[in-house]
Amino acid sequence: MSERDSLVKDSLHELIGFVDKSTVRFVNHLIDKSADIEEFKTKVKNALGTDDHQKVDNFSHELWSQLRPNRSQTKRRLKTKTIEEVEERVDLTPHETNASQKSGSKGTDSSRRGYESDESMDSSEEERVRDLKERDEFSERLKLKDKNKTRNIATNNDKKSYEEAAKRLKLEAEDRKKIVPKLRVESRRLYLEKRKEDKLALLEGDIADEEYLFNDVNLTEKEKAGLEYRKKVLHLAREHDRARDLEKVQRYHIPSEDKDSEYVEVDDTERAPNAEQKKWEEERLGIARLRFGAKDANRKARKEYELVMDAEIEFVQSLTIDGNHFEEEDEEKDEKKTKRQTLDETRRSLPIYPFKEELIEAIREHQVLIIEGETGSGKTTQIPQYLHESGFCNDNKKVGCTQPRRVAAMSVAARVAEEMGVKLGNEVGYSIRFEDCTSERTVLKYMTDGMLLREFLSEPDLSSYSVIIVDEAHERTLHTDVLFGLVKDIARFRPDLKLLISSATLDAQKFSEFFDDAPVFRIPGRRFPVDIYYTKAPEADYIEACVVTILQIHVTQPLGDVLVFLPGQEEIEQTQEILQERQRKLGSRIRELLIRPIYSNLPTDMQAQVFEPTPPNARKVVLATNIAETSLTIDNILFVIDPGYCKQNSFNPRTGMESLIVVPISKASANQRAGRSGRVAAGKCFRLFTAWAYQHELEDNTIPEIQRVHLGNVVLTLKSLGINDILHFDFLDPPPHETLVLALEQLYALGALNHLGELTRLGRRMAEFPVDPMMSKTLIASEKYGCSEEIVTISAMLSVNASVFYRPKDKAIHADTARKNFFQMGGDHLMLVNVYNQWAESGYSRQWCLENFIQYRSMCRARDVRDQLEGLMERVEIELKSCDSDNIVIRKAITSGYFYHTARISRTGGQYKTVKGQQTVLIHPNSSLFEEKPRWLLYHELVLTTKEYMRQTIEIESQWLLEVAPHYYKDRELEDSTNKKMPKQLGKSNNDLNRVYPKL
DNA sequence: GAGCACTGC
Repeated sequence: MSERDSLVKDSLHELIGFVDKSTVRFVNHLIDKSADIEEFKTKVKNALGTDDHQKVDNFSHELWSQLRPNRSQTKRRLKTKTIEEVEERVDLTPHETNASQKSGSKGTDSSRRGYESDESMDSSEEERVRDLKERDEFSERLKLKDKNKTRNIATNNDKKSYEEAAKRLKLEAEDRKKIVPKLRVESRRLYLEKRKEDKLALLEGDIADEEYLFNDVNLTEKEKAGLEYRKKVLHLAREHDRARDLEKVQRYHIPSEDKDSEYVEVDDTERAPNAEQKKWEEERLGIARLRFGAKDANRKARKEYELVMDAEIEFVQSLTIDGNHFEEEDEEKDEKKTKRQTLDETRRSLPIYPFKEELIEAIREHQVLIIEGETGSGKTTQIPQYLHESGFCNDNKKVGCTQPRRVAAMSVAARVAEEMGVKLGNEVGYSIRFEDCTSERTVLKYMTDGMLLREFLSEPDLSSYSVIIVDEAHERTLHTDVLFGLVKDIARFRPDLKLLISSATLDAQKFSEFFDDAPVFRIPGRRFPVDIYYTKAPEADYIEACVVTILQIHVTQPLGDVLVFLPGQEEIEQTQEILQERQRKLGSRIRELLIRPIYSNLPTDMQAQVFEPTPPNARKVVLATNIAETSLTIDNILFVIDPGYCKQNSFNPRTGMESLIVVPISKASANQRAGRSGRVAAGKCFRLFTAWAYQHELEDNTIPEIQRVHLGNVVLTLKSLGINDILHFDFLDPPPHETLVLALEQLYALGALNHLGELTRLGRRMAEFPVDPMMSKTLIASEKYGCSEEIVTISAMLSVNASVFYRPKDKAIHADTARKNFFQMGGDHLMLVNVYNQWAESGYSRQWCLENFIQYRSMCRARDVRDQLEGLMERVEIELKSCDSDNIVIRKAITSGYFYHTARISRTGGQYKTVKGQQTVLIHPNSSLFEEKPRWLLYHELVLTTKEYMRQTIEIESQWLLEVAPHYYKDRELEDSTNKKMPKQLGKSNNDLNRVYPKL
């Protein structure tokens, strides 16, 4: 309950002695609707029928004085803000209207013209003005709600969140208790290691000297024994280091005799802790020795395994090919160094520390600063702290720092809270979807980029922030790209706002140009070197090549885990099979090889296996998708195999079709992958393509997401931020014109924009939902059809994507049967409701999921999304109501959002044609309607895989389209020979005809 | 009768 509600409640209790939810709502309503206090008083008197005038007077005054001033303040503030915005954007205004008219008239649909001419100009104008007024009133109500809400984790307004916070903070405190001694131990350990390393180096020097000096001198037995002993000690110490580096929990073990010889060939110094700097310099000076060692090992192994290795790939090292040129050009590239991961060192030891003063000075001097720093420089954790120390958080202003991923936001915030010695959620907090861990005391706020984007909706000028840091900007997520344009815009009319854009190499110059030539501040990082090997000739079959390379590494290289990047689940399973087969054939001739797949759709417990430590004397091979590129880090990887492909989603605005296809990766991505091999020690990366291909065939950077996806939601968000001229919005890399126009057209057809391209009340409400515009329209339409409960479930289930059903290859038949058991009359959306409801009935049971081949994790996520959507439904003033599974109304509600996505069976049968666009499409074989082949279909999405498929379909009646989107469909379009001609009024007048389906 | 990379709100 909000603060406002409790105030009303208390006052009411005093006045009439009882209180309930609807009375509170009613009084709230009266306050909002009354023009002045007298009106309010009269209304209260009339409504409550109480005679005690004094009491009513007190009651009214108290509420009015407490609630209304706020409101008028909000209003005033809002107004000035709007004026400011208008002034700021005044130069844009002329083409705003032009642009939207242009985009409007660009659509050649005759239906659209029909829609406009349906109403006379006057009434449509009146309608528009009224709608805009309602829209603004709605926004205002939202603002008020937000203001009163201020659900704070550190206060006990909201009991539930308070308890949660208390629990979390307690855990946090316990963690710290645990961590401090751990830190002490760690620092002692580091010291000892350093000391040991020094001693070992001394010993090594001694031995070398001795051998050199007394080479041809006859030593006594004792002297010889002494030398041998020292050699042995050195060897064992090195051995121990290596064993520990490769395997965290592994204890020292005595290498067997035959393995001994193998180790001699490896450059042991590279394994020693704290030797990376030395190693780095060494490599710079000339790595011949190292390369020779590796080659030698190769040759030796070849001899030994001649019979078992039926194929072998020849690799060439990049440095041999590209020489100095390559090295110089890419001096600061990731592949050459890797970050030192342990931040357990004190803050002072971070590479950023020496730059502190300089950095603060630069920030004071310039409004926008690009920070180019490699991962491991400490920028994410340190810069906000420096800003805090330098007084950027005075006057209740915050420093905001965005991250592309939730985990990053959480863990970095926790880390910084610890460093500053405060409780997480107080001075340092984080804000991610489903979890707001901040309070009014929060000054350093870490959040996901999408979260800051949502914050723009309630605070368009970000007035509570003094600094915004956009971290990991080089990743170019959809949200960061949109943020760029927005923060650039507000920076113009808020000179006091500082902007820091932080990026890893390469892109810095581009960012600088975008932000009006903002200066670039460079911070060095620390990384281990990584050797890059390319194939001599292109590989035709990358899966086969992967398998061969894995085995080649396994038999020729020292112990150390291998990470293989594959495009998808299918390739991973295939590789795993082949590898297991080969392994069986080789039997005991090779060491143990543990194969561990990982991809996001893999159940959590199986994912966890990837992180289990490798047993001694074995090697772990991780077969991963792109998930291992940025999202998760696997320790102790020394070798990376990179076939150079990934699966990429791209959206074709002309066909409205998404495709997920295997494409070559970019150079940036290849370097990122290579960097994963050198996180704990110097690593090696084997690229299954040629150096020539790397130089000439790979793009420098991956195409940014914003140019590859459907932008419906982005455009709606921008519109509701008052940016009308979408087509000229300042994008760092503008998305294709067609994508924007398509998004605008769809929003217009959905009723989110009026014919002038202005946001309507409906559009404003739609923008509140973090879903596709078509889905948010469906959510709002569900009110009319009285099935909001079900639609919220459908929306949540669809948002977790296709990852609801788990289908392991070996139990495919069982999984399919389980899935078929959920089928529902009407189509896939109804099946999803069925799945969710059954799960809910099982008490959200994990066991139930296991039995039914459902992914527990996805269901939990759906539940989270569902809870959030429920909250938002209340926010946009829609009551939650169930239709008791009347599947007609559910499908009608979906149709009113997805009337764009319809298809009709074609004469040949089996195939479908989209109603608009006449594209040939097929029902996805996983759909419950695959065998049924109804005449009219609505699909959730169109995907191009091997064929053009409609995924998630429901059966609809063609006349529903006229009912829900009369402006979009003409009668004629909905008739054809397969569909017997219907009387025009049928859809509306004879609803009972639709009820031929049994209820669920 | 196919086969869904990865985030995020």
